[in-house]
Amino acid sequence: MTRTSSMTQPANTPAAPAPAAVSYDFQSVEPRWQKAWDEASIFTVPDVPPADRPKYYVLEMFPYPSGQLHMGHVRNYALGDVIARYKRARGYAVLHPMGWDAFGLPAENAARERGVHPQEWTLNNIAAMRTTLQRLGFSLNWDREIATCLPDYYGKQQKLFLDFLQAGLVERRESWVNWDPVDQTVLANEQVVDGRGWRSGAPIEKKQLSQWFLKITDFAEDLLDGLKTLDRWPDRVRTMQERWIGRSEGARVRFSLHAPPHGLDTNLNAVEVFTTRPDTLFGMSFLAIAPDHPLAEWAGKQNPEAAAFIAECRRLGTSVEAVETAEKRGFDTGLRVNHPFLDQSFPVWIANFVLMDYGTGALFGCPSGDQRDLDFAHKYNLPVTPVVLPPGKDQADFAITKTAFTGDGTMINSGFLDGLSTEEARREAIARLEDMGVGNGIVNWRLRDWGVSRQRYWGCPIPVIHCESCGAVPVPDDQLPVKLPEDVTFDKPGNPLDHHPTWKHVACPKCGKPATRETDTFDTFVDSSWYFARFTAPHADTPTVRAAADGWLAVDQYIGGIEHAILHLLYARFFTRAMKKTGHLDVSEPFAGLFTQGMVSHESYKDSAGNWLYPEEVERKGDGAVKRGTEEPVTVGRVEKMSKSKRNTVAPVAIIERFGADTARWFVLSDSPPERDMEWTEAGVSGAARFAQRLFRIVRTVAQTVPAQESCPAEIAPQADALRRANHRTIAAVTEALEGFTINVAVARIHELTSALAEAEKTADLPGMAFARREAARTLCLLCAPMMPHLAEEMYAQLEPGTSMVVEQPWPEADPSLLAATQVTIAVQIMGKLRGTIEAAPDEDKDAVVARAEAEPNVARLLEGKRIVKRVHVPNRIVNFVTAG
RNA sequence: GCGAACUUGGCGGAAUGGUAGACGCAGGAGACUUAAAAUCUCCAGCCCGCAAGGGCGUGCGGGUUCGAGUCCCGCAGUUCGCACCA
Repeated sequence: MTRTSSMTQPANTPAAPAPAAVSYDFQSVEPRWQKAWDEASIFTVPDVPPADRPKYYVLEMFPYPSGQLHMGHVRNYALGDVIARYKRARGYAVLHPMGWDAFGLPAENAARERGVHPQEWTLNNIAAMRTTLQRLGFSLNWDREIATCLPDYYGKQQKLFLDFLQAGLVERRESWVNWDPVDQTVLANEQVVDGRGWRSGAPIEKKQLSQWFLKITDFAEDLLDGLKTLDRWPDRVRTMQERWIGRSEGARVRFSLHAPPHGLDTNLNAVEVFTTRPDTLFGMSFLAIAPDHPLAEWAGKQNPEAAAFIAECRRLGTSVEAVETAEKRGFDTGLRVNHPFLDQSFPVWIANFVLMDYGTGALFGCPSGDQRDLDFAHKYNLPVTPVVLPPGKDQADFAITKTAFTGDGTMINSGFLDGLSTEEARREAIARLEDMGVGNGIVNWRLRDWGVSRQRYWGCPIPVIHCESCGAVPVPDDQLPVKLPEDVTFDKPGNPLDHHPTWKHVACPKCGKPATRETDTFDTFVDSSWYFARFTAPHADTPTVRAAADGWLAVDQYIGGIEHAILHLLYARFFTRAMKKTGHLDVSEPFAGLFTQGMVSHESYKDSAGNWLYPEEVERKGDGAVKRGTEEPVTVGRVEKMSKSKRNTVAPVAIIERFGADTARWFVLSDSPPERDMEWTEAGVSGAARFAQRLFRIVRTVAQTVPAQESCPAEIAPQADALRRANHRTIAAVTEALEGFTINVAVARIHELTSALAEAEKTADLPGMAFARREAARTLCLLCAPMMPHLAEEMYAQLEPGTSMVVEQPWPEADPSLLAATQVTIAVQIMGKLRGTIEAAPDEDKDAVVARAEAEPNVARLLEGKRIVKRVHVPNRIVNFVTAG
């Protein structure tokens, strides 16, 4: 109770100063303008973009309806809204839709923990979050709202899947899942904690299931090449995707088993290895295979110790991270393989760091040329043969001890490769392998096909029927959508679709015999891989309408968290290609521009018992903090990403009620550059609230006391001229800042013009001042509108009564004649150190400027007795004297 | 472990290779007020100095340049991702 009292009484707060008549009353103003925009259908656009204006599609990543909007959302959508409103003012037809990524695990968790049906839980959450978004006054086209958990959406997704299936982009194959043997259920990687199920605590196992895969690897090359065209994406995201796709050139090498044991399947008589370093084959000291490799499985059947080792590896689960972070370990199978070039055999080890999903699930170990192999060799006393001599080293005293040499050099100890460069050796080794018929040069991709099957209820049903005679049969179009049954229970572990008494039992569409529905549902990443396209015609009977999709796409500006840099963005890029191939749209890339915003963080607090406290339970006292009410001391922890578990969250609803939507928006946009993390602070919000009030007062003073002017008088005072110049410089600076996404700089420039306008109140009677002040006040209304739209409308209505709304005004244009500086300050340096400044006319002649710089008293004093060897002059900026001695 | 990025006053940050610290927050001094809040004015990187001025300074160590927060190399710390969280 202590924590809500201060949050819900605006009268107690600095944001609501006593005399209501003189302050900006956001409580009544904000809903009023929201209604006005809504009634005028300002943010509505047609499915096919209008021909009279250029189109602009702004999209923020749609939220998961967790229940409450959080500050991260506010920041994300405020950022998008700035762009949407700015582009609208620049004359674009702006598509700015909103929807819900509504399938997913949390709804099922809520069902199991609290007995709420996932649908009820989700729809309630959506309703609550929608209300909050609407109170924030975002310029969203709500007619286009979609929720992925409604059949209207996921039914179209089923159609897409069937089209992909028809086009050969879908495959069914075996793959591994995390299996909780106690709960008898499949676990997500995040539900596996230290190798144990999060609920049962039982050690998990890997289990193989037959699953659906989308063949994203068919587009590996195109997805890689396409990155080059994405010049409005952050470089780091492109780099990350490039690495993720992971094109590498190397060789496939067949190692035949030395003395294959009796009874071994002939398929297993040789092990295929992928390597990017065929040049180092002579440095081989072992062959390592993945624990899931067929030969390892065979070894497990022969030898209980091998089986035990494999079982242990499987307890690491399916996450690559867990596998790679685990201590590197191996098991010698006793099998040996022949070296292709040497008359020698090498041991075959099962190693826990070899991934079945990459390459061929086997590698040859060259300890001298790979650090991981070297560590492994040291651990198991395997030989280390140096094969690459680093440039400038002498073979006689070169040895590999603790560090492998991974660079290029000259080949040694390598038979026919000796003396060649690394690059030559690579080519020669491949040529020799090809001649011998035991290998060949290939391009390998790190990217794997996308497994989309999930053994869960709250997702889009996969529209396939399994028939004993006909196999996997697609659900016919006229039976779509395959709807989720609502009458399910969560009292048993596992997938409720599987337990449902009737749902899965259907007749085979082909032969009519009894068959069963696929009970797996899609990965929720599928839902979010095409929603941007659905937004262009959200109510259509087909997944897309070509004129709408082709007209609006690509998304001109996509905005969301950096955490989606790889998976979501790559899947959406893949879907775009697959949808193009199946005729659903005709663009190559979904997102022409991408911006990744940072997180919202906050101090964290703990009481003396070590319990986390919410910010509103804590009161700052000097350097420390105490618990509100009890005065009990509180430990102030580090600033961290807002999270429920640390309780360092601030609820947007509480902030809107206390300070208003504009203040919340202004604050999340003010200080930090949008791509970086920002810290939410009490002081910061109240500062933003103070600014909103101040701006309102200053503009209202102009509206009430300065008579409207037709045009600028011919003769104006220097102060008025200065204000006009500040005004136009601000227009130019804010425009540039918004174009470049440096919204915090735009905010700073608006602060400056506000101060300049306030300052001008003192010289109100000077000639031209009335015009200049009205001009600046109007500019401020227009420039702050993308960030604080309600305040902007309210100020504008006072300043220009009877005219249309700010939201209908064009963006202001800076007058170039008022942008040029009348005088410049030039820094004067000696040997790069600042020693004074001089004033100069813009573009003043070099000789005159340098002469005056040299004569500047402090500069002259320091130059005395020194010989000037060079005079550097950068026009309008700097003079630098380089002295000798 | 692998991949990617980030690091500037007390704090958030600004800065086409050209006067580091714009703008804001917190702080100090003052004005207004019976008082407080609100508002307004001024100060403010650190060190030395009455001042003029000087020294140091953009995570750490090197390099390129007349000149480096900015470019290059190495290191440290922090953050994000790692394919079934969204």
